[in-house]
Amino acid sequence: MIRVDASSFIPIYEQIKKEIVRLVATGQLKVHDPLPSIRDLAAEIIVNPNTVARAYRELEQDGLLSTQKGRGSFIADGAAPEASSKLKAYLGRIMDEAIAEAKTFDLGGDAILGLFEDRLRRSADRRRGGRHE
Amino acid sequence: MIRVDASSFIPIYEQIKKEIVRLVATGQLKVHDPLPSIRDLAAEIIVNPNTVARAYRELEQDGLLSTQKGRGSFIADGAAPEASSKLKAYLGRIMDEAIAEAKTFDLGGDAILGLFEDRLRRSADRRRGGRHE
Amino acid sequence: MIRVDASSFIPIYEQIKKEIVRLVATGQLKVHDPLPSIRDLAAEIIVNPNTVARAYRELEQDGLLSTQKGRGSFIADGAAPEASSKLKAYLGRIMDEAIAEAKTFDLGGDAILGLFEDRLRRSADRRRGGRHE
Amino acid sequence: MIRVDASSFIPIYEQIKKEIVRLVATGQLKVHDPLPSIRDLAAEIIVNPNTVARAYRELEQDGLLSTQKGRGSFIADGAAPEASSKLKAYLGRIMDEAIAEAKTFDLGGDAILGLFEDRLRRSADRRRGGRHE
DNA sequence: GTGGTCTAGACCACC
DNA sequence: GTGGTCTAGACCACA
Repeated sequence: MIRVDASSFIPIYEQIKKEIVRLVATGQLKVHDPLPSIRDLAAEIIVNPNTVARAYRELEQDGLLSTQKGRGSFIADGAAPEASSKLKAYLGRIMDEAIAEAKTFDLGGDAILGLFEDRLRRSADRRRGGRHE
Repeated sequence: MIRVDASSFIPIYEQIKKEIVRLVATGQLKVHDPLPSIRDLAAEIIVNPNTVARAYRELEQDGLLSTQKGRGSFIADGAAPEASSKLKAYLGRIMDEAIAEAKTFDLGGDAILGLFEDRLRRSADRRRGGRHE
Repeated sequence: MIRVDASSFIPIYEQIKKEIVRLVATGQLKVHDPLPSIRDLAAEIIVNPNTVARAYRELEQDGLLSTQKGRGSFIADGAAPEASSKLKAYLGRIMDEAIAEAKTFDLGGDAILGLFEDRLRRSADRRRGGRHE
Repeated sequence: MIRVDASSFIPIYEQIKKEIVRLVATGQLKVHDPLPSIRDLAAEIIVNPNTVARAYRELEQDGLLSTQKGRGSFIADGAAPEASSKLKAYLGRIMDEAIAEAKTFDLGGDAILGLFEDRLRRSADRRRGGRHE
């Protein structure tokens, strides 16, 4: 459920944080649900436990999860709306980024929208097993 | 013309590279045009000359510019199509990212497109001095 | 195993690259073998770590080694044939240089070959503790 | 008559020096012959006059040429044997370099000689307009 | 401990 | 003035 891209410039602990926020926001993790243990998650995504630990620690500081010694980590009370707003903000931000980037191309609004529609259609095609570009 | 964000996770030298690719792709820099000297650009964007030098060096390895010792760096022959395709690939990538992110919300294609249109309109509004969100 | 000459016109990072290519081509470094850490090699050959880092980075761009943050650098898959051909090209180039130089003496092919054989014999003699020229 | 390789790591003024030594050693330039003026040579090999000036200056320090203000530079008395021995030493050095390089390949003497013969034959073929490898 | 980025500043070759 | 190399040393992400 959690995916991470080692070649990205974004630190892995940041990617892990975002993934967990996403799972909470989309209801795949609910309040009081246990998170995978640091060691398990580290093994699953082939990453050092320290890296997972840092992600968990920072999420706890954000109030999104609570860690109980010896028992593990759990989604905190009230995490869902918090995560939801975070994720929405994140989505808005990267859409704005795509838009800003497109504008530096000297593309007009229609052209940008057309390009986006095109990528959207392609991604739907890929899902249905359509050919890659 | 070249802007970098020191707080970004993306290394500054990568940002510089991308900016130059953008300027070439959009025709603001043409074949044989001189680039700002390493020292000048470094001073302008308040960055160490070595950082700019690294960006220039890697762009030269990519064949986008050619540098002559003691004279400066210049946009290489055939840089424009190369830059154009690089920038298109880059733009496609971040649009795909936005789309992938949007899909985690279980939104249909139309809803995603609507959201994007919304952001696009907002960004146009902001430009015209409309209210910030 | 890696030697560099600080007084040479060839940049140190290029010398390091060539040495590693040589070690791979001669089988002294095999696929997936770890390279010395940047700091260790820098200390060994008495050079700044940044200089070694540059050599490693460029070799990685050439696909000859792969580095994993926090773990170190390793000989990449398929590095051996690549290194071999690189080294052969390099050797051919310096032999051609020697030949071109010899030809400026208006020597015939046989004379040039004789001269080369002579130096070759001398170098073997030196190895066996023979007199220096 | 003088050729220079801008992409070489060897400084251009060193290459110019070597070329002149070669011309003297091979008798293409004789004692008291005038050298091309700094500006002419610079224009011919497309190089900055300062670079040529430095080569001439260092050759003068070596006693190979003498410069007379307003008249130009001339091959100095006794330059020929000096140049000859320099060039021979140089040839020996690069042959030794080729040999040393070949030995790091773990090649035996016969193999090295074979390789050299091969390159020699190729170079003769090229001269006669034979096909390139 | 590892590598990666960045800074500050030196010296050199070349224009 | 230009770019190129190298050093010294800082801070960060990651194992």
